[in-house]
Amino acid sequence: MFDIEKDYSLSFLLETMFGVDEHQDCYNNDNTTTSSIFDLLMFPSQQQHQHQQQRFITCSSLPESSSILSDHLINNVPVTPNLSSISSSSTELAADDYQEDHQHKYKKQLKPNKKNQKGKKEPRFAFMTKSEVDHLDDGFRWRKYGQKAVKNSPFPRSYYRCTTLSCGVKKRVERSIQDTSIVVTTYEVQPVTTTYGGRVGGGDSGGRSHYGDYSSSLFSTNNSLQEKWFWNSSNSSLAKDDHELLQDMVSSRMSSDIIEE
DNA sequence: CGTATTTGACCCGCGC
DNA sequence: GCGCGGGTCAAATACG
Repeated sequence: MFDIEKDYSLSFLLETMFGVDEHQDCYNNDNTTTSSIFDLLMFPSQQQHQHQQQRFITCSSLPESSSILSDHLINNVPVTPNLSSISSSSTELAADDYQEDHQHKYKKQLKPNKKNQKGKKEPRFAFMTKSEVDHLDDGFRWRKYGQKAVKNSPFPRSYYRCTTLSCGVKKRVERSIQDTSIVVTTYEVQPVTTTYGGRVGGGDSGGRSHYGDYSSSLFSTNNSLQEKWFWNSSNSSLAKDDHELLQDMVSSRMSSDIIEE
């Protein structure tokens, strides 16, 4: 059986995100014979801890060769049938916020050498969390850098970038269409030689120039990680390990960056 | 006043 | 080639 707390913790996510063990499939690392990744999406419903955010599905690290599956999984977010609180009431919300006619016409010249965003598929991880707030506190600091309307969805998708120095992690946050009480958070990891690595420190950041200021505080504090993400967890050691692991990984990424340039 | 968010413009890949 | 959709940029704005 799945042990969601143990096997699909943030530490595991990050482990796979950062490529610690690339051969490990997330959904059978406990030697269960999982026939399909979609089995993941059928976690047994567990007792809800208060009415906290309930994370009930995690999705795995997928190698680049499997990114199509990842995309499929992300875009066709199934809902576990055991959830009693599923409501199909689709409220029509501010999709028309994006249809304002008054246009400020100011020209802006973008960098000609933008990185290709679709040519290269980074590992992605989708989390589904039952939550009323869109942007979940996962213990790290993120800067929102964009928001887009999602086709066939009344809910926008928000784009966040990790503000840690040399942390090449981005995430997208959107609300599930099937169940509007579920937030889908998709993490995306840049390679170590990330194109963002050099600029997070403030080089190419427009009017903002102090990204580096937050970098050190991110991992030093014990935050609400276990409360927010491990909804059924009552011990804190897991979250602590997660932080240590992440710290190691980020620092190893940083040192790699230094070595490479 | 410094920092975070908003939001329209822009870029790019892809399908037709 | 063109339009669409997704992702990103960055000036303007909000916020503490």
